[in-house]
Amino acid sequence: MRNPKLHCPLTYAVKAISGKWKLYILSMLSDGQPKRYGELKKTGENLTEKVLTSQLRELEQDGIICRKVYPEVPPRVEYMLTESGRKLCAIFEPLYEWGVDYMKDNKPEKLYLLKMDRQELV
Amino acid sequence: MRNPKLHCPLTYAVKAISGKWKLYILSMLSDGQPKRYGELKKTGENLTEKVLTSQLRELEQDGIICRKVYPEVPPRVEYMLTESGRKLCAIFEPLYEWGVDYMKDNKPEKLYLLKMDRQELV
DNA sequence: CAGCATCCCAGACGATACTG
DNA sequence: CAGTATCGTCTGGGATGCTG
Repeated sequence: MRNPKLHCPLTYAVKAISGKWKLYILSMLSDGQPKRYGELKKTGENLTEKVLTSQLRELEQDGIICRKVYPEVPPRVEYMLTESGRKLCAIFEPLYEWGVDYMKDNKPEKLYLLKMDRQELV
Repeated sequence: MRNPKLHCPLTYAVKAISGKWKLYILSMLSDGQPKRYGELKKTGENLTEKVLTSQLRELEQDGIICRKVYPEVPPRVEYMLTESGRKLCAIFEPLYEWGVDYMKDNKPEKLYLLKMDRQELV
């Protein structure tokens, strides 16, 4: 390894956000308002409960979001960004900008990726 | 979607660097010196030819690296970052910093991830 | 409402052998 | 040297149904 900047923490960071629905979840939570499980599920088209739960658990274990259970009936569970999660979301801006350029340069053949937009980030 | 910052280009960007050996390759190329196929293979422990080739092809199609073939015998092929690739690597710094904090907060149970370090980023 | 339990599959990744 | 070609494996994600 020549460039220490690219050492393990970067791999960790990328893995932490690499789940198929994680950016969707982070986008939902990025307004700072806690969201209920049902809300996340409702607006996530084609997102199944098993997958939503697994993505939430992973984000929680990675300290990016936190889960708050209200002892009520019917049950209520809310998810929100942690401090670490807020920092992470702030970092996304330059990466987003890079993505804009990246898409600009892409040929029409690659637009098959667009199906992901509808699915993940309506 | 509430936060447009998290729209599709970010998903694209994350997908572009999500291959298992892509950060390794980018780290190797980030010193600006072109690298030969054999060099990339040699220092990448457990990295097979098929996988190395596939990762290189994907990075190339995404405009992050470029491939230069020298018409010689024996054959010589060099890979180097494109302008877009250099921009991308520059963006990694804050993400790397976030990863450092992220690792600091992690409990020992999670150190199983360390096997990835040896494997990917020696 | 917020989930867990099962079963299943495509695609990423790896091992091995071969080649212009 | 810089790859292809095959085959096998493993797991992230999906479909469906059930529950405290």
